[in-house]
Amino acid sequence: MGIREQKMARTRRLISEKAFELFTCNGYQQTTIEQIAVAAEVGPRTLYRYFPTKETLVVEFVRTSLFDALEELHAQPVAPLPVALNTVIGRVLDVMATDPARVLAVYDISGPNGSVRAQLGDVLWSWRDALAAEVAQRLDDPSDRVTAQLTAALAINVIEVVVRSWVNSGGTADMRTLAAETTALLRDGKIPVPTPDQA
Amino acid sequence: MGIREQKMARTRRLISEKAFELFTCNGYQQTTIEQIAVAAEVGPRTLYRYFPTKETLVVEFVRTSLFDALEELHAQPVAPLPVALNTVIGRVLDVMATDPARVLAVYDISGPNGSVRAQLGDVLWSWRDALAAEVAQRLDDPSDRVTAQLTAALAINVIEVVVRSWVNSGGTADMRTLAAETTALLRDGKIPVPTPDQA
DNA sequence: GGACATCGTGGCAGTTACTGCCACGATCTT
DNA sequence: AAGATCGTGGCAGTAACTGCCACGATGTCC
Repeated sequence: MGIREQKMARTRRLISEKAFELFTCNGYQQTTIEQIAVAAEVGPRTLYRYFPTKETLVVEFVRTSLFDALEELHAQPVAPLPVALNTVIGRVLDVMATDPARVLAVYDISGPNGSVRAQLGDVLWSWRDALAAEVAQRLDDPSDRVTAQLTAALAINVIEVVVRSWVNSGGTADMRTLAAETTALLRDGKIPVPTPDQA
Repeated sequence: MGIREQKMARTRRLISEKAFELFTCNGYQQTTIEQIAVAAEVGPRTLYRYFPTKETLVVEFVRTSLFDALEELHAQPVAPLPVALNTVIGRVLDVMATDPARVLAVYDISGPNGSVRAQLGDVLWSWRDALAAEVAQRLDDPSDRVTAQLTAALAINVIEVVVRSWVNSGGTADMRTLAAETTALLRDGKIPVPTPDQA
């Protein structure tokens, strides 16, 4: 990696950190792009090249966590689908557990703010699509998009519920344990499924 | 309903219709709030009182479809949970089938545009929370939030997959049939579930 | 039916996120 | 060492959104 890329990586991290500082300290709405630029000692124009929107500053950590874990699944040789799904979920949670404070911060910020919460949802949406594509390849019928979509959706539901429970616990619970409990519910058919009314 | 409320309802619908006309005709990004205001013969300031953000103009149809259907569930007397879920899903799809062109338009617009797609996701998110609250009341253990969340998530997944398939079919398929097929997959355990790797 | 209270309307000025354009200077290549 | 490449950032501009305020239409009370 050349000097150029190193500097850019450093600048990127610096911007991200300063942004989180200001967000958690003064609030998301109250913090302006220019303030972040000043704090990171770059021009606003430069900041926009690293993070195209203000929401990106908050959401990017989650995005990379998800897609990094997915890439590992892609590289991995063939494995039974249910096990592979369990592995991906574990990877995602592990990466997030790397920086628990940031996870909590993301939730604090995105909770009251509509556009950030929405962007967070969009990250999950696009990740679900990517996961569904990965799932389809390992299905008996790779053209069965409905099954692939539902499978991916299920996996992301588990992640969402686990992270949510974890956040509600204030970050004290163990994500792996929560995940195990949650998937067990699904496997044991403890979750009600829509059923037509026919006697 | 007084004259005032009637006028407001009319203005609201007029703004919404003109907005969709311009969006589908000239594109979302290319259409400005002021253009919509001129087309609807109101001041921009007034338009903002009806629709606080530009995205709202696109998303509001989906939001009302979802929450109207949920309200009916709330009013309904006790029914077996699986049947109730099936009913809600049917209601939502019925309401959407009321105006198929608009559903297709919403997808066309939100597809390429990040912020609109995100807002759409946020609507689903908030609806899932509301549905989860409704589900919890009908659970043996109303404090079991994990089960409630997963159940609601499952229902919304079905809706998403069905609408998506329907859109992909160009609006020719029958939503009810698609829904029946999808829920059948879930009931029959045809969807792979994350499973730990233990011999 | 008329006077007063209520409330939607919309114009104006201002903030802020974001973009295209362009010149400068630092890094990389040969 | 000289030239090509590329990140940086200033400047001007657009458009989404907001607070404030006055006007006029609707609702209410006598």
